[in-house]
Amino acid sequence: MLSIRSVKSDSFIGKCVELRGWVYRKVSLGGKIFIVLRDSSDIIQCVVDESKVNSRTWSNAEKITRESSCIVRGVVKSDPRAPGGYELQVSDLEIVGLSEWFPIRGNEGVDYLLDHRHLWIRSRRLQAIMKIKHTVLEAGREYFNRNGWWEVTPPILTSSACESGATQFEVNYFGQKAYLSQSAQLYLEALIYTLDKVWSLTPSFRAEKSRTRRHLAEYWHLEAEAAWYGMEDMMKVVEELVYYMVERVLRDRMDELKFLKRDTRILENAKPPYPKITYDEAIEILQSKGVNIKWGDDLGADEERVLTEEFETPFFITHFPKEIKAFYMKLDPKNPRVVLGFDLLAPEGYGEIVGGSVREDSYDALLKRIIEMGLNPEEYKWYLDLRRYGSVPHSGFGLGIERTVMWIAGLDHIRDAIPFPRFRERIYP
RNA sequence: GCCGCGGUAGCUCAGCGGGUAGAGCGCCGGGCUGUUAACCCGGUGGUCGGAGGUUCAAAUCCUCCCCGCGGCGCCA
Repeated sequence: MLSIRSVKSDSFIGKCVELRGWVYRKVSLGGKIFIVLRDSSDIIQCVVDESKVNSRTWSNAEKITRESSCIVRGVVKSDPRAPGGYELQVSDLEIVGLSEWFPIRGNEGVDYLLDHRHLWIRSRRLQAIMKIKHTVLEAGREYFNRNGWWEVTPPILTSSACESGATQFEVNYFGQKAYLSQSAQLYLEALIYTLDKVWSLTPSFRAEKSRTRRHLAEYWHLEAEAAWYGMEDMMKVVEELVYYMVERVLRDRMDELKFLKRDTRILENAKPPYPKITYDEAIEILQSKGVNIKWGDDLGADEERVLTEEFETPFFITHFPKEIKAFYMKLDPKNPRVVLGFDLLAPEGYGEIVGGSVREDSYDALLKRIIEMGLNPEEYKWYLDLRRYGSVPHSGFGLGIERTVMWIAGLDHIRDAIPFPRFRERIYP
């Protein structure tokens, strides 16, 4: 079976081909009907001329509606009047699935489109974004697999609150309370004791009714954890991984980036090494810009935006005050007020796409931190065990796939980085 | 959870100093041999988010509720 993209080439001019797809647009005028056919690869205009086809094909062309599926045969022609320069002179048109009136015509609002998401994903825009996401995922897998990391499959159903703060979705697990995972990290930490360097790609869930354009209740989380890795080692992995994704999208998805009108120069310039600033330096920059912030405050969305204006590539912020970060992050031996943690922020106001840290590997220090943060040590028994049986220095990070896609594709809302977004109360379709 | 904005035809919206509901697109019928969001003629279209209240009279004013959008917080 030929794809539309493959026949839009000079080598196909004059050849008779069969194409299968869906009606993207239809215009009829007198003795000619123009049908723009769509498949996963591209679109092509098909011209049905009443004087050149049999009556069955003509009546099918009259009858066919937008989004109907069909099989069309004809000769490929080059014609400057056709969008894209090529068109199909139809000799035969067969309707496979006649579409009812398609509810999306082109000027609908956000809410309506989200209610019709199962149909809206056919749009060329979402198609292009999904292809970019495919390439981001492919690049992520390839990066790890080529560099000696093992892919593992941590559980999604978990028994306890793993991280402090964020809310979890509760599920009924055979009468026991269970939760949907919001991070595979703790399980990945267990797995490094057998596989050294591990990574996983899983859905993560956050039961927060976030009202922002960069939060989802269900998102894809690319996480990695490695024994013996310190802060610098892991930051190097992060910047290599992110650039590997960017590079691969630039190589394989240029058409889609252009369709989305993405400024690709920003991506081309996003080469590592990425700048690193400490939290202290971030505070100084913000204060010099007149932002009202003091040491110890968390960096909010507004602060992140100001900082991202300072950089043209992704950049790291490191060494945050321990009070604003998770209990498992290792305190900096040189300054125990801060943790050996890092965030990677995308430029152009996109903000955090990666969060990572060196993990606390001392049993006593970890227990102390758990108690300090007001958590129940009972719930972290197995996690603490990891520090009792051959503890090892180690680090890890988590990358938000949709946030990364959002930045690479230049989207203004994270909901378009996932085909069926789950955010706020939306669960349909 | 907090702040702001919105909900009127299938869709996008106007109407909101109260007086029997409007446009464009769509849809239906007709026309057109090169359309690119086609165009031209005719037709079709409503529980004005819900409940209560004020009034002779409410889409319009008041109260409560529901839903959505944007921003903050939470974070990937």
